[in-house]
Amino acid sequence: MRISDVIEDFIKDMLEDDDLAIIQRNDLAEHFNCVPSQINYVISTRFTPMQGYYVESSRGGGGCIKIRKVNITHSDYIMHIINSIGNSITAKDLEIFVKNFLDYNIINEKEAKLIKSATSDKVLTLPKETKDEIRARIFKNMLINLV
Amino acid sequence: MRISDVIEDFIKDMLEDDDLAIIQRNDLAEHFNCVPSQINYVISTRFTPMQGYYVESSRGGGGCIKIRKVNITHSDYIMHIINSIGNSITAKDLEIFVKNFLDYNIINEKEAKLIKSATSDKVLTLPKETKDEIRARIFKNMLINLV
DNA sequence: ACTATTAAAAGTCAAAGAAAGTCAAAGTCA
DNA sequence: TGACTTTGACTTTCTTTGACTTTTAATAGT
Repeated sequence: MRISDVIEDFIKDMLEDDDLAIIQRNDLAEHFNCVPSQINYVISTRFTPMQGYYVESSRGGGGCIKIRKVNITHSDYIMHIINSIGNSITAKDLEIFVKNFLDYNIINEKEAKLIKSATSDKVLTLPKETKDEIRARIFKNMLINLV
Repeated sequence: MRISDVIEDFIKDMLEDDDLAIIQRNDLAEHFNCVPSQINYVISTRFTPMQGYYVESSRGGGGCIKIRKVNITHSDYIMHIINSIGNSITAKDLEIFVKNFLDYNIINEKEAKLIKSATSDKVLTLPKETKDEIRARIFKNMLINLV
């Protein structure tokens, strides 16, 4: 398992108990035996606003990083995602969304599978740009029907 | 025996124990003394969705390939339908199929909705022919993954 | 109390590294 | 000879690492 995944899980575990996780970058890095900037990497790839997290930090002595899980209703979250998707999306980005929906229990495994099988790169045999556009259209339309 | 067959068996053995096999492409290739891309060949010829497998992968450090065996209760009926759909289908014909699936309780309302929203004319803004082809691909892939 | 200094954080960014993916040429076999 | 398999060079994606920067709390000196 990647160190980034371990750190991700660690933070998500913290957020199970309380929806505010406060960490100290250097301590956490030391704890996991990695460089401090790895923590930034984890945060910037796994705790983005699009993924439903809100992050604040302060530097200097006693500084720390605060990660919050934003609490909104399922339908608001879905609407938020629909609105934030432009007119084009890659398979990878879509997968991140689906993973989050699963984490948030907004959809179940079967629905996740249906979404992915309707939007996979394998299925949409079109030129790259058209593909990402059609994928966005399909995805949004499926989401609307989940609300 | 061909090396591809050996690798195929190896992976299928793994799937006997657990229905998720996680492999690392380079390790496996080394293990069987072949080039890494041979693994891709095996996967793309022997572990396709039509054959009841679901494959995911990630690149970069710690990357791997995950192969799942889908519980293939694929009702004969669904397989029959999949085979009978050519490489193109209109929205109207698709709806007839979906209605039948509903009548036979092969899918539920929500799944029907998802299928329709992924394949509607509104969403697939493509020239007529391409549209019907892509629709057929999406539809078949969704059906396969309905389990 | 009020600055100035120091040290303790976190942030940035690009290079290096570690996978997997692609595609076409070459080989094999029925 | 035509379909399937093997091979390998090249590409793309993602992660890890580390040197350097910026910010700010803590502290020392007046």
